[in-house]
Amino acid sequence: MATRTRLDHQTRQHQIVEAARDLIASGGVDALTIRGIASKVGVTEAAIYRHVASKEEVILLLIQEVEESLFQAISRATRSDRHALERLEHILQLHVSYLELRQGVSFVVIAQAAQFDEPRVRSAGRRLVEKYLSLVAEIISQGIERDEIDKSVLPDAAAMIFYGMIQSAVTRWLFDPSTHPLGENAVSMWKLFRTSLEFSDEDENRHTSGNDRN
Amino acid sequence: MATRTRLDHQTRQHQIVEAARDLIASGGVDALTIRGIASKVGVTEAAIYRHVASKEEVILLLIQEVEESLFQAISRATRSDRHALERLEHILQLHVSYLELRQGVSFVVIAQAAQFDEPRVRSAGRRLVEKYLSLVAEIISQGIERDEIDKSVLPDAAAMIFYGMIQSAVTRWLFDPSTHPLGENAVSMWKLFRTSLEFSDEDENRHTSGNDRN
DNA sequence: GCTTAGTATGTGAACGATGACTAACATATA
DNA sequence: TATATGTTAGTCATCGTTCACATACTAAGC
Repeated sequence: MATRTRLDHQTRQHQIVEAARDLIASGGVDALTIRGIASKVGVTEAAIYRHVASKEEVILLLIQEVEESLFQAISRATRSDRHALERLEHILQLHVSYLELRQGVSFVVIAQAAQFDEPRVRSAGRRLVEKYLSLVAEIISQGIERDEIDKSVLPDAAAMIFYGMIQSAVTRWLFDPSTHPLGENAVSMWKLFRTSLEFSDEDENRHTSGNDRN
Repeated sequence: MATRTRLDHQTRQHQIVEAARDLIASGGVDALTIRGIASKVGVTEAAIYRHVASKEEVILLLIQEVEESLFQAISRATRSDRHALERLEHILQLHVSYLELRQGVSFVVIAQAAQFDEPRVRSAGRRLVEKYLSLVAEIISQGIERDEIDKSVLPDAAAMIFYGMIQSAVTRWLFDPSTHPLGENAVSMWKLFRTSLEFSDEDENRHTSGNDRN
């Protein structure tokens, strides 16, 4: 045979996860099969098992990859010391772009992990969600400390609404992408939701004279 | 053989859908098999096909049943002519109770339908979501007309946030029901979100006089 | 009322397809 | 030479689905 390409363990694992992502993106979780992965990687099924112990490990690696790439994608929005509301809006934009680029795979993966039997898959999915919520809640907490967000806001509840906005936008978008563009729906929801984070009365000089609450 | 029970076509279909619901509730969508349904109904697999053409039809019937029972469950909250915000809060409570009772099956079914190939399953799921959003948006529109909700609120965006709150609450709850009780998380989100629906300059004499709840 | 025929419901035993996974063997690379 | 990577050719389980056959129920004719 011509060039029997032999590749690195690490490279192959990366290819496997990428193939898994593509399969889910185009055909849903049911399309995620070892056979499909092998076909996409351009190798035999048995070869897949040289680099991965089981299908469960593929899913775990995929969740891990989703986690890394998602937080990488939104990291630009978190490390700035801008206004908390601007940071949240920026996160939303970056998250939306990420989802569009990856065709909503992260949503599908999380929804699937939530109903899995394997405890490791479940806890990996749970950790991903909790980490995301913590990130958003932390920004909100900082915003409250800096008097950029109303004190009456519960950071955890606000973070869940934030995450829920993305979920509902993705759900509609998965059903009918042309009618329900992800970005536009997300933006219109954000414009509404941010009013419940802002101060109800004063708007201008927020640091100095914030004596009156609500 | 003892009593070879012969049952009505309609009765059997109902049993099949109920069995499908139980299977998904306890084991996720992967647990939904004709074999499992036959076992739960107490009949052979071949007998299932006397009352259902295919597995796809089971899923379609299940979506239909979810739609009917969900709207039945929240119907009490919609037909009253109370304050729009009270109606929304009531819908949320009833929806949460419904999800707890049915162990989140509707969420799982919708998430699954969104990534199905079969166009009939996809459109059935899409119709369910759109119908729900329309219902909520309609209540918000009425609230705006009656000066119960701020005019600047976009009904469609608000409805999506409303639905997203439920989605994020269910996601967390599916991962860890004891740590993230569905009702409590939903209520704390609602308390926050309703502030963005209320009037910003609140000094109007509303007929419900503020926050009597429950 | 009784028989009889037709139909609706149910069973047992398969079918082919496909799933995850493995063993025996081959060969490239260090 | 040793090890890591790959292939061929399977195993075994389970999936959705179907077929030939059995039996309960229903309605019509006598």
